[in-house]
Amino acid sequence: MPYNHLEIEPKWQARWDKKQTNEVAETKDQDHLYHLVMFPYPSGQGLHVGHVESYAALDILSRYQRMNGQNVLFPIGYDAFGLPAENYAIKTGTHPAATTKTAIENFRRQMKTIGLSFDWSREISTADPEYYQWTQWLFLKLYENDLAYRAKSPVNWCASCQTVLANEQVVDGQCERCKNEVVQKELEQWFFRITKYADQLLAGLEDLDWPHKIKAMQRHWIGKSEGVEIEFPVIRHEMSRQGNKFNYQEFNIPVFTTRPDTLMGVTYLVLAPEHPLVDELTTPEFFEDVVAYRAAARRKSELERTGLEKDKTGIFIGATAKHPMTGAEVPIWIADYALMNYGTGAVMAVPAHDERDFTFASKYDLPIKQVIASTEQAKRIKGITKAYTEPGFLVNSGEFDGLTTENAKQKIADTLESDEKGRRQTNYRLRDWLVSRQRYWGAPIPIIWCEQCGAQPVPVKDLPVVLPDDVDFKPTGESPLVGSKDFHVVRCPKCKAPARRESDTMDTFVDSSWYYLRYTDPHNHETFADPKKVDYWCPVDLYLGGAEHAVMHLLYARFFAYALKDLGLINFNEPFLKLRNQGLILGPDGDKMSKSKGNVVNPDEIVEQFGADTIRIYEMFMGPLEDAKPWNTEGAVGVRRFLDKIWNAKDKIHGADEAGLKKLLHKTIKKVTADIQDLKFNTAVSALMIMANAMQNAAMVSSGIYEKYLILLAPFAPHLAEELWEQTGHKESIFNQAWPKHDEALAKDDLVQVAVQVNGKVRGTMEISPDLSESDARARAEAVENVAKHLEGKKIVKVIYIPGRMVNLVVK
RNA sequence: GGGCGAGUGGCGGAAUUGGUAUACGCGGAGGACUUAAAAUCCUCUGGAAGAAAUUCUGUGCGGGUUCGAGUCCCGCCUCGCCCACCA
Repeated sequence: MPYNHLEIEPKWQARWDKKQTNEVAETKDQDHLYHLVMFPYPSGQGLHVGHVESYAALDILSRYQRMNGQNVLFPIGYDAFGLPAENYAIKTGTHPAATTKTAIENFRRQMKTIGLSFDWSREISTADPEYYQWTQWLFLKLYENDLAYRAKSPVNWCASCQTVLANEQVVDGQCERCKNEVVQKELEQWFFRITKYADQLLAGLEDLDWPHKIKAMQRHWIGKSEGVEIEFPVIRHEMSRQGNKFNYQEFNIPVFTTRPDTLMGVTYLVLAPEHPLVDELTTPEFFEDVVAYRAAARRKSELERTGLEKDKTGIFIGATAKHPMTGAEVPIWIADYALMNYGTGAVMAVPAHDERDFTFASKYDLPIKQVIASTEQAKRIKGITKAYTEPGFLVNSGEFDGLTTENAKQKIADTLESDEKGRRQTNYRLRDWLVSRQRYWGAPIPIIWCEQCGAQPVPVKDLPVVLPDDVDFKPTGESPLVGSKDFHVVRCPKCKAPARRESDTMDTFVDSSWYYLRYTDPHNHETFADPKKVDYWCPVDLYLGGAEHAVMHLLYARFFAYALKDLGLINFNEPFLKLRNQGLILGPDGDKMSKSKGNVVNPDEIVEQFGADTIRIYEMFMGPLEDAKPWNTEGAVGVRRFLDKIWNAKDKIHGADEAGLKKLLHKTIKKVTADIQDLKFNTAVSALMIMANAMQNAAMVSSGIYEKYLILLAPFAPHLAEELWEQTGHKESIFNQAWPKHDEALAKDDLVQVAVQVNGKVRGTMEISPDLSESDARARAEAVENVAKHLEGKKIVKVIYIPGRMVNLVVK
């Protein structure tokens, strides 16, 4: 008989809710753990089966740890600010606060039907003024300490939507909403000085128990490169843009290179089109062409600049620099393969040893000079057909000839430094974090603009700066907050003159950079979280979420922790000691689930049809937590059969102990315990199924064994376990039970089937004690009928015996 | 182009980290129960040969190390994800 999940699951959910079973406090004399799942964006689509996977996994671990006496903080909340709600408002006029509220209620309902043991008293929403008050407060802390600043920068601009876009809203060079091409625009924006921590963020990765892949991505994103900044003097410099005014003032163009060893191979320089020296350097005969080229570069879409077509274009600007060592004339070009926001915005081109320079030089017929050869003796290769970028030995480099690339890097850097023509320099790809958005549905940046005093922080007592309601969501190129009347009735905090509020809001990644801190003390009105509570729980012991946050959220949150530690607000640098990524759950067709493909599985339907315990266990049983796995509803049917077996086995409870079952129980305890700790939930479920099959096949099951089994099952199937626990006569929740310990002697088999091999090929098996001596094992092995056949006329020259596993007889 | 990861039955996957390959589940075949079906239960289920015992073969492909390789080493192929003009 199947059990009725529609009856028992709501029953237990209501009881857990009523008793607030999972609320935790900072108890002394108890070990504690902080388990964190990446909080969801409460979309109108509701909970995804992918959410269920990571929440169920950490729920199982949390329930297990509580049964082991741990005090476990396992909170949930909502990353509630963001674009989809705002876009929906633009389309329908429904206020984002309303859609978000509905979505959160739906998420909460869904998560409760899954039986997740979150501490619901700590639920937070980043869109709640109670929360974003402290986002704003933290912004001001960064601002006070020069970690938040305002500067002009090129940003993504969608002309159709009239707004800047975050990088993540630019998909294949197009605006994700209207599909118009995105262009670069120079705008003044707010930044966080994450680059200050580039080195520390890089070094800190070393000790983290994170997936290698994520660490590699962060290293690459930070992109540390050590090299030399070299000055190239400009020797031909004739007139300014204004026309006839001659100006012979000498100056240098600094370039950054990681390959100073190739310095003697420089045949031209490239400046980024936006480089400020271009105006000064361009000669009159090239002036018009340069203006045209720069305008074209500026108009270039993101797609053209970074797309797969890496066609290199550029133009000579009429000027020439002097090689810092040889004094040779080096023509100066502009080309948009040089990027203004990396290094100095200028490149020394060495076409013989850099692929980009080679492509460019080939196209524009610029000289290619080889200065690195693969061996010391190698002569100059005639007619180079591609750049040689491997290490080697220097040639055509005067006094540096014969040096290895490694030695030459040092030697040439030394020479440049002693001649004051250059200096060693470290550069990073990492840019400061642009945090301002001309958007409505985010935390307002707590700054007041005064004509006299400039940017003034909003006094702490005036926080939160609440989002106004009287706005028009239609994009105009400015934040919708600009249109609010109430919002701007404000005086300068310093001089009290009428002033204007900053109308930009913060990137939602700011909200999520510190939410784990708020969970430790979510209702605090005095500060973002009581330092004692933060100290008790933090850092997070295990963080589970999708790999798509590898370089955005996870890097930002680390930056926040480093910065807050420096400001004395917290006592640790690294927020997440151990990180794991759950794999994607694909549609039944093996493709990524999407509405347009129609392959989305709704957890509500599975819960309705098979029950919460089934969806929890099925998602764990599908495969390894970190792998991508296709959904198959038939598989959920199998899990439900397994649960029904356990339900039906309660009718077999009798006093007598069954020796075989007892042994299996201890094996199961051992296996399930080890697997939960390793997050190998798929094999833990498999072990539970094996035991369930054995109970089904047994004539009777003792209550002792059945009840121990229920305890093992409880983290996976909390509703069914509670129900059966109650039905077997218990008043207290099964979750008050201690996790069982296995008896090593009992978990071990008295007799095991071992393979007998002859020359490595299995020729038979035998049942022996795993403790049998080698000589006895050998004797038994030789006696196995089929083995004896293979030994006939042969001599045993060697015996390999792995107790409990196999015997291998090596014969000649 | 670069980085990371993965290739095991019809399918999802397991394999104590070098020791009986395919656990567990799905699907399939046959049987029991039933007037019948569903549900449930039992048996079988990598391929080839054989009545059977058994033998050969088999973890993407080709080599190697080893008594023994899905696992380690070398060389390929295919797929997936992420990043991508960073000097």
